[in-house]
Amino acid sequence: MAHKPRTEMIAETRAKLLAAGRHAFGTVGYAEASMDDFTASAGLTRGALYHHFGDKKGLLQAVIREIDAEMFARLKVVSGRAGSLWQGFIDECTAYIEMALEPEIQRIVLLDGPAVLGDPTQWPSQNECIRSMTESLRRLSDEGTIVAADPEAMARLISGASLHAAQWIANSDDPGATSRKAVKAFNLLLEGLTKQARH
Amino acid sequence: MAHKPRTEMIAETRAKLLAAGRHAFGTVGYAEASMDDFTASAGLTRGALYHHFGDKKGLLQAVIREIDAEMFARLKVVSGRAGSLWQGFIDECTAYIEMALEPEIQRIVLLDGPAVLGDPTQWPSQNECIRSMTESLRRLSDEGTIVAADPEAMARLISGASLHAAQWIANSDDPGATSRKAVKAFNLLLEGLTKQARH
DNA sequence: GCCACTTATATACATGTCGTATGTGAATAG
DNA sequence: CTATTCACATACGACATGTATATAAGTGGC
Repeated sequence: MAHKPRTEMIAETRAKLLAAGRHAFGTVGYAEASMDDFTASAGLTRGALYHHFGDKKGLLQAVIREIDAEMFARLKVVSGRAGSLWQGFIDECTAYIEMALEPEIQRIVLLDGPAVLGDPTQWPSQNECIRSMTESLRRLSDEGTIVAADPEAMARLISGASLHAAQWIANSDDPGATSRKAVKAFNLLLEGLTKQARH
Repeated sequence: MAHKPRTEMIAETRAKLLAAGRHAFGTVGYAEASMDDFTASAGLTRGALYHHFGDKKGLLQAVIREIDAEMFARLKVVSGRAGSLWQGFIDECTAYIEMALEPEIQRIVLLDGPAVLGDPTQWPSQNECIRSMTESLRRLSDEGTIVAADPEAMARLISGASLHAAQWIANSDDPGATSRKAVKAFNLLLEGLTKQARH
């Protein structure tokens, strides 16, 4: 039996397109990525792409969904292995910054995604990450560790700060030093939310 | 003398192109804005555009510079008329959020700008706003109102939080309610930085 | 006041991209 | 075994960008 089952071949094609698109988007950016070029690099043509994803935006959407799922999984691992809720939250935020430093994530999810697909706060996937953060904040507030506030609002502010910090770090001349400064300031900002630090 | 001086005509052409580009970018977005279309709407052709701005990116850059200058001026007005440094800072942050709610600013400066021109923290103009915020924070730290931290780092975190909040508000179902929640959480976050709130 | 020269703007063209409409061959169902 | 579906490729049209070239008007020197 030389041939794999049909469905498997199809899934493979889809995966190859996804991978090729992801690579192209991540390196040259969405606008500069030629569909002819990167489908060819996967041994296919645009025909397959249009069949599976509808159009270029559709592929971007699928790529982002994939990356986002990975990010979410990584965040869950990080927050899950911490001793306390608070520590888990801090770790999660730090992990968030670190991920935003990765060029592929930065280019696809943080730069091109919003420009092509619109406001990320509306993406179902991005909302996974936010929801995870929101949940953490809600529990921290419940257990009395931090001051009470709308957890979702606070989660969005914090994630915004993280993302911005990451971009700043990634593009600075001395990422190491910048990273230390950013993390320190970030901790100070979060500390301000703990009841322990407040009178 | 039916003809204005030459330099004036040229400046007028430049201004017309800038305005046409700004309008097109602000409404349909950078990628969808056809140079043929919006130069024609200004009674010109792409020839003039290429002469004055080099290419499409060049025009975007010029448009952003213009908008950024306006934003900076508005921020200075706001922070200048406040009673205290701290109040001025709060007002400035609020104004920042409000500006980020404007569709033109959001589309051009927050979405397309970063995607086309790269990380905004590297733009000379954007750095104007950040520098203004940094300066405020440094003085607040000096006068003992807030805890000591690297002012630039803190400014970037806060501006990141503001921008994110603005996007969240602008795209929410009920901007009014969302705005209230966001501002409340934002104030709480900033309050955490004051020495007064801390023990 | 004329002439050479610069320059602001328009036009023409070459290249490349996207999306669609259509073709084709293989797998599957009946 | 045949007919149909479906995954994918090919062909084509519309359009966008950038460049190379044309033109017309203004400017400065003599």
